[in-house]
Amino acid sequence: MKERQAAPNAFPISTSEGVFHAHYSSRGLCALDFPQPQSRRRAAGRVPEQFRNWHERTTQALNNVLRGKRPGDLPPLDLTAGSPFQRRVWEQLLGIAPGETRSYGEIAEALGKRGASRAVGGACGANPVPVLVPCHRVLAANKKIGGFSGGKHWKRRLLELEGAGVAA
DNA sequence: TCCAATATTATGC
DNA sequence: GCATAATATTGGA
Repeated sequence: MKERQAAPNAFPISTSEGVFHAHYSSRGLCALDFPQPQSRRRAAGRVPEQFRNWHERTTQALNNVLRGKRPGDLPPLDLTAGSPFQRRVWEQLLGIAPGETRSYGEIAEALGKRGASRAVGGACGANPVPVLVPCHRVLAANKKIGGFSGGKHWKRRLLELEGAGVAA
């Protein structure tokens, strides 16, 4: 994937951190975008009946996470776009509690791929649903930020909200 | 099929 | 601390 294009079905979610945008497919939530300063998306007037229930759950879960709490009820996630390896990684991420962090190497080892720390980083970067799939709770071995698709300041901000220890 | 790029990590200087 | 090699996965030539 090279660039993220604005999909026609991007629905806004207002939070204390800004306005996120959720994308839905017929199977569920397929992508979530961070607030964009010059967002030029044309927000649909209202959420179609088909996605309304999911959108409500997404909104609630997102706000919960931003308050440092468990997401609670999650909408179905459409992660069919990812490779098997990536989906395994994301599944591991879902098991990380708020305020806790793990290293890329630990994720790799949990999957039985000892030296795949780098590949895990790649999988995290390919994660279409940040925050809900807590890719931000994965740090480097020395507890440093590492990188983040939506900008590492977001990663730091999210960890700060959860009270996780991060190295300067 | 091969090559280069990664949100890493361990080792050596 | 900084430079370098090793490692797994992915996407493109």
